[in-house]
Amino acid sequence: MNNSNITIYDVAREAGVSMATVSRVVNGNPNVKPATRKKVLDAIENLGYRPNAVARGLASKKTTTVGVIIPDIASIFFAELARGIEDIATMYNYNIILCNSDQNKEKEIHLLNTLLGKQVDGIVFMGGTITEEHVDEFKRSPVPIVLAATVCPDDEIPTVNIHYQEAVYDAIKLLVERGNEKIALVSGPLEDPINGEYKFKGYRRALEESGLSLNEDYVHVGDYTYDSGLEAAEKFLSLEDKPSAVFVGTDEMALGVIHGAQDNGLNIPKDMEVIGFDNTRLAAMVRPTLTTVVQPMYDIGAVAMRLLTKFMNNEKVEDRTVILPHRIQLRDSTLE
Amino acid sequence: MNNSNITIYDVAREAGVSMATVSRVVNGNPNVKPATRKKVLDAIENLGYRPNAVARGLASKKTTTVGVIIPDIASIFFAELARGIEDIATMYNYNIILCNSDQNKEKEIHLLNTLLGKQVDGIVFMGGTITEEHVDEFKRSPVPIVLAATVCPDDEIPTVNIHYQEAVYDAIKLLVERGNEKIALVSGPLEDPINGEYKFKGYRRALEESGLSLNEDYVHVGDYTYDSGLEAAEKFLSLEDKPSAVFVGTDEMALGVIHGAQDNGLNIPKDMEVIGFDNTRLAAMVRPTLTTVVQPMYDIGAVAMRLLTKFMNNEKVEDRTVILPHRIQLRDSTLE
DNA sequence: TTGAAAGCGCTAACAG
DNA sequence: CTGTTAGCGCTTTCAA
Repeated sequence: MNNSNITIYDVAREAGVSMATVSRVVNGNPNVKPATRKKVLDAIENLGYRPNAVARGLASKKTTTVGVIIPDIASIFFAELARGIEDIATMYNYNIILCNSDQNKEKEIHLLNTLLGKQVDGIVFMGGTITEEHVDEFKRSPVPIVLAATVCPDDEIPTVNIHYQEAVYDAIKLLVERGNEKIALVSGPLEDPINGEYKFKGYRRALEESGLSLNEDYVHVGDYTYDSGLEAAEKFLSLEDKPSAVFVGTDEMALGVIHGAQDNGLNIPKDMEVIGFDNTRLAAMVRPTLTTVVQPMYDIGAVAMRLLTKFMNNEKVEDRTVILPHRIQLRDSTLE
Repeated sequence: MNNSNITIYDVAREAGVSMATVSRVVNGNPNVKPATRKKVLDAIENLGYRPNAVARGLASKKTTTVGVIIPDIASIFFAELARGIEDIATMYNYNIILCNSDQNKEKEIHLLNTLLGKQVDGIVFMGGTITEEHVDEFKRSPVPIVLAATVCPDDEIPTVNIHYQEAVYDAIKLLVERGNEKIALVSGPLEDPINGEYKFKGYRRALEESGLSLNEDYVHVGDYTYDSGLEAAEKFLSLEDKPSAVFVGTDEMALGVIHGAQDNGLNIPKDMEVIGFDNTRLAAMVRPTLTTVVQPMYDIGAVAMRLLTKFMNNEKVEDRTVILPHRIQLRDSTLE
C-alpha cells in the first residue's frame, strides 16, 4: 500500500547495512561490494522503497527540477516550445514546473521568485517585453536562466531565438521579387519588441531597400488572435487602394486574414498573396495552405533547455546568444 | 545578489528573535505581537530572505506542488486542459510539475512514481487506456489522484469527464433528424476506450434507434491527425455510395475531412455535412466554420484540479465521478 | 568497502 | 506571545 513512509533507514536495517551504504547504491556509487549492493537492492524491492526527492534536495541542494515560465500554454505556439523543453529536460532527467505568466510583468517576477523558492536548478523563461527589472532579477538569480523565443536588451542573458528582423525581411523581399508593390503588414502588439523592434524593422527595411514607401494604411496591429486577422482583412479591403500582398506576424492571424479576404470574395493568392509566420501546424490546415516563415519552435525550446543543462553542469558555453536558422516554407497562399 | 544562502536563522538573529518566531510570521501565524512581526518583516526585507520551499516541504510533508501527467502538451486539446488545471492550481497556491506521457503505459507509470518521489501533494492524470495496473498504482498512491478527460473502468478513481457516448449520440441524432441516412464516422484509435467504447457506441446506438444499419465502409479509424481526416475523406469519396454526412471524433480530423472533401470538389455542407468534436479554437478557423460537439476542455481541467484540492484538504466530496454538460455548437458545416 | 555523524533549512510540538 | 528542541529523509565528509 502506502509505501511513502518507509525510509532509507528502514532499508538499511532490512539489509543489515548503514544508511550511507543504501544511499550509495541508490545513487549508483561504484564503491559498494556487489554482494552488499544486492542485499540492499533486495531490501529496496521488498520494502517498496522510493527515495524522497525532497529530502534529497535539501541535503544535496539539487532538485533536478527546472522552472518554466511561459506566457500561455494554451497557445499553439508556446505549447510546441514547451514540448521541446520538456523532452530535453526528460532526457537529462529533470522535471519541469510549468507556470503561465500571461506576459504580465508582476506575475513573471512573482513566478520567478516562487520558482527560486522551490529551489529549481534552473529556469527557462519565455515572455514579451524584457525590462531592466527583469534583467536585474535574472542576474540576481542564484541559478541559471535561459530565455527562449524572447529577445533581451541585455546580452549577458542567455537566449535562443531566430533572427526575427532578417526573417521578416526575407519574407517581404520574396513578395517584392514576385512583383508586389503594395505589401501590407499585420503585426502583433508593438509593445512586444519582437514585433515593434524586430519584425517591424524587417518590414520597413525591406520596403526601403526595394524603393517602396511605407503606407500607414497597410499596417494593422492585431492581438495575435484569429479574429484580429479577420479584422485586418476587412480593413485592408475597405481601402481605395488595396494591398496585393500581406505579411502576417503569426499563422493564426494569417488564417484570419485569408478567411476575411475569402469571405469578401477574394481569391487567395490570385487577388492577394499571404505569408504567415511560425509554421505552426495551422499552416497546413487552411485552404489555400499557408506560405509561412518557419520558426522552429520545438527546436528553440529544446536548444534552450539543452543550453540550460550546460549552465547547470558548469560546462563551458561558447556562445550564450544562440540564433537558430529560419527559412520560408512555400505553400499555396503565394503565387507560382 | 545571490541571497539564496540566507536562512531563517539569519533572519532570527538579525531581528533578535528565535527562528520559531520567524517561522510564525512567514507562515502568517497570528500569535505574534505586531511589534515583533514588524522587526521580523524588516529583517526579512533587509536580508532579502526567501524561504526554502524544499526544507519546508521536508519538515511539513507538504510541497504545494501537484503533478500533471498529460499525453502531449503540444496538442491543442490537452494544452487547453492544462491551462484549466494550472489556473486553478495557481488559485489554490499550488505549482504544477508537467510531464508528457505520449500515452505510453510504461512512461505513465514511471512518471507517476517519479512524481510521488518528488512528494507532490496530488496528481491530475490524463491518458488513454486505463489498465488494471494503472488502477493498482492509483490506489497505491499515498496522495490523491484525479483523472481528467480520461475514462476509468474502476469507479473508485475520481474522474472528470463529459458523457461521451451521449454526446456522440446527440450529434448523430441531429444528423438523422435532418434527413441523413448515410452517416459516416471518423474515429480516433479504437484502443482508446473513449473512442472504442464510448463514442463508437454512441454512434451505433443512434443508428440503431433510427433504424439505420451500420455500414463498415462508413467507419474510418484515424489517428487524431489532420492528415488522417484528409485520408478519411478520400476514402469516403471513393465509395460507390458516398455518405451524406460525417461525424468526426476530433476537430482537427474534422478539418481534414472538410478539406479533403473540398479538394475533391465537394461543397460542405451541401454535398456533405460535417460535425466535429471538442470545439477547439480550430472550429472557428475553417471555412465553412465547423459545427461541433462542445467538450469544455478548460473546465474539465479546472474542475479536476478543484476536485483534487478538495481531496488534498480532506474536504468532503459528494461525488467522485463528475460529468460536465456537453452541447452541440451549430456552425456552417451543417445545413440550415 | 563501510559506518558514524553532522548537517541541509524549516516546522511543530511543548514549555514557559 | 516567544523560545527550545526534535526531527523530516537524505547526502556527505571523515574515519576506520
